[in-house]
Amino acid sequence: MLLSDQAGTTAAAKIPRPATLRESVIEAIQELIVSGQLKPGQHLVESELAALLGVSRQPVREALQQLSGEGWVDLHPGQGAFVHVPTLEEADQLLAVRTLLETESARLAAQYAGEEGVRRLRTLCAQGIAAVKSDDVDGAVALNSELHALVTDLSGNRVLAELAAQVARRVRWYHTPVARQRGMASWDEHTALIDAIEAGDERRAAKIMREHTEHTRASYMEQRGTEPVEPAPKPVRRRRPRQLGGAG
Amino acid sequence: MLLSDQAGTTAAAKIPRPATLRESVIEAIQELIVSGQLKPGQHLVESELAALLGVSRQPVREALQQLSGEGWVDLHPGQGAFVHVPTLEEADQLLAVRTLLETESARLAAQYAGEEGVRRLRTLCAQGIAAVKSDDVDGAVALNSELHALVTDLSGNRVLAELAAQVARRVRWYHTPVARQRGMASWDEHTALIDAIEAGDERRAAKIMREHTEHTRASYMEQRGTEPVEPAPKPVRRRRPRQLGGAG
DNA sequence: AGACGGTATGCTGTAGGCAGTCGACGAAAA
DNA sequence: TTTTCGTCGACTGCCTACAGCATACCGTCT
Repeated sequence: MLLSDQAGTTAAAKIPRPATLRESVIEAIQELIVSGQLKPGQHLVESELAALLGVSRQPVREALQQLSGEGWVDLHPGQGAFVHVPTLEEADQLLAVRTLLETESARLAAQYAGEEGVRRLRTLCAQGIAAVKSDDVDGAVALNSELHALVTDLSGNRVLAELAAQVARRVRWYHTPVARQRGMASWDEHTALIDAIEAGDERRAAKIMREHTEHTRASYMEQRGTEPVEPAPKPVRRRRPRQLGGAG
Repeated sequence: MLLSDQAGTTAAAKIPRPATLRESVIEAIQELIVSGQLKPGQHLVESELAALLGVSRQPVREALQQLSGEGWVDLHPGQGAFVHVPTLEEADQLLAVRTLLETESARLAAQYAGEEGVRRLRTLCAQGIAAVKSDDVDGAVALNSELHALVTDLSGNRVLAELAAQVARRVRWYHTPVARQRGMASWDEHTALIDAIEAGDERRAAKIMREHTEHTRASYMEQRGTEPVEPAPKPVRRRRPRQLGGAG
């Protein structure tokens, strides 16, 4: 299938130009990947993406390289860019790293988060619970990410927060398609976490966060473990041999 | 049997590299930064770098963006690239993150490193000690990085290893100019670390690694703390009506 | 003399184009 | 029929060129 054909099915939203084109293209491609319009292993042809987004190849190239640095796509020299294929093993390792980073963040947040920080945490948590109660899955997932991001921010360590954010984005991509459950239990744990942070109990905060992320990890592995193993997604370049005309 | 099958069974060591120009430029600029030829806060003009390296602006642009993603340079939209200015606070946070990542790596390495891994660790350690004894500071620093990288590799968690490597590169940049001391003590700790890994004692390995990286951190903070604070290096674009390069 | 606006400069961001390279397909030979 | 070589096509990587813009300099006004 051609990218332009995919564009026909969905909204071929041209990118607005608030900032540099590169930034916009990065977000657009991330969105295409997360939403599943670009499937793992798929060959990303620069010219097609450029045409799809209504820009030239250069911003697309630069975006792909930045995305490569963050693990979204794999760049094979001379061959091009391919959407990264999340292995089960890699997902497990990534979730382990997330556990590590966020546990430390929680510990630091318990030390350094002030009243204002706790207040913001409570607000997000309340919104998340409301989202779950109204079956707003996407909203709950987004709020979950926001809350975790806020915890890392409150750690006071910006390097740590940045790294955790980077990892969290990938986690979210891997996790979203299988995160359709584990609704309220997760937010109970969030509440307990905030209590610990408010109390300044770093050990408890770290413990709760560790168990919380491990629950997520277990949930993920359980769900993914039952899936059939994908066939070898060997990256091949030429996705479009002939057939310029018909889609079908 | 196909060659590709053979390649699959053995180590799939690709040919060194098709050596894209971008990769070369990245390494060249990193080297220029580490060596101090490009100073923190300096405005990196694409065309000048291109001329200096004998390439066009495009590979330079792409290199700068990748370097931006790794924290080497800051990219101000519409203004250009500036060599990142390492703050004391940021260095501290970065070293804290390194402690976190490498401690976990050591713990995992104690679990999963086999005899072969321990042997390679011992080899590196011996070389490092030899380098220190012969006052080969650069060699010792390089071997130190290699040893830490090997520990993260032996953790078995590639995501963790990759992240740690990324952090370690920046640490090395920050740390190199002030790492002219702390020679043999560091390698004694390395030896103890390897002993713990060989014994499979994850708690001890983690403890040693934590203390080891904290020693490094303390050493760094002590040395940097005495330095005068640099004046505000406000990024300005047009720094140079003439030529790049200062070696004149 | 100091402040403000106009102009000039050079840099960035983007587009378009060309050569090199890799993979695939087809033909020829065993 | 299977294997191997030659050719073709497409895509990537790189270079060059142009437009937009932010900054710096300078003249003028207050």
